[in-house]
Amino acid sequence: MQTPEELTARFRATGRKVTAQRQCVFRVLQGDESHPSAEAVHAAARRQVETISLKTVYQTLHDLTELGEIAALDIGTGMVRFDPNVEEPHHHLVCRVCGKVSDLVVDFPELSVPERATQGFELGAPEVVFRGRCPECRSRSTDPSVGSTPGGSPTGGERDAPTSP
Amino acid sequence: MQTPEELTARFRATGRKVTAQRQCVFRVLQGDESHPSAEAVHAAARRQVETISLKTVYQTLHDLTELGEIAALDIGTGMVRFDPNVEEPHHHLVCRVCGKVSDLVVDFPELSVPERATQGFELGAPEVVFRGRCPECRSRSTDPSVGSTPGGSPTGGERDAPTSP
DNA sequence: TTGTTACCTAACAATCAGTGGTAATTATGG
DNA sequence: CCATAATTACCACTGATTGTTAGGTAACAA
Repeated sequence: MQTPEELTARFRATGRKVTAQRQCVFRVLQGDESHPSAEAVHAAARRQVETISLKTVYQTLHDLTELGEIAALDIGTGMVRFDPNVEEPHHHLVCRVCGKVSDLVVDFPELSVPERATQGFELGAPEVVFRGRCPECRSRSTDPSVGSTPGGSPTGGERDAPTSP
Repeated sequence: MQTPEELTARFRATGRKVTAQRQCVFRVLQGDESHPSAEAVHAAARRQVETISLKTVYQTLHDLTELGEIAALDIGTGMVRFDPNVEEPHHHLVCRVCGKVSDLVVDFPELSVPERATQGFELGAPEVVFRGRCPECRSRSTDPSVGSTPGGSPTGGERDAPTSP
């Protein structure tokens, strides 16, 4: 997405009013690589504008998505995640344990579908998701002080994964 | 997944009882390539066993997923879709308009992440999703002014929930 | 500066997919 | 046979997201 200043201009240019709350959301998203959910954006925004409502955050995220300034990702973490990086084509790594999403900036040029395999679909760009375990969750489950059950279940005990509820 | 008969044996072997309702779900899923939601499975099952409850369908789908006989897909259509095809590795085409999911049996052998790009993630198999418009929705939208704008503006605006009624 | 109008907040209801509980009944399989 | 799992109807609940209302504020064009 563009800078808060550019977004301000773009909002005005598209007939939207620019408010302190919206600019606050702009700033929260700027450079955020955590792929925050709406709730997470709300929490961060509240640190700047304490009274901003969840509704306004949803509204602004919706506007930004409509303008193509951010992308709304629905990749099985149970809620929509927002990605301010729409300039650079990329894919995603998703942690099965904690739901963390990381950008994967590798390009896969070989990802094209032979015409006869498309089944008549009109196709957009491919979205590649690698699911796995992030470094934090890897070390957490390998931590000897955590494994209280010797030879415990291979599922790593209680896996209350943030998969679709 | 295996045949209803094999699933019957497998359920017994794993301490599960085999009921008419469960076998009904087995039959519904057998050869189903529509990636049905739980509700859709329920609707189809009802045609065979009118009193089968949604709860039982969820329970059976959960069991089958646990056994690895079917796969639970969460690919942004608003609900979990179930895929009985777990034998053949494949990817998916998703219609942005109606939510239809089709198997894409193309293999992408070169789809691996360079070690330095994994960011410490422990990665599983890649999941590739191509979003677009299925043949039905392409012909249905008889918008004459729809000029092809390939690679055009990234106004990813069509981010509407394809949720059924 | 002023007036129109979009925007914001609070509070609450609703939706939708899915889970959980209960109690009563059914039926599987050792 | 019979213990026990499974099923059913019913209803409440979560969690993400949207909608509604009403009153107040603030943006921005004239």
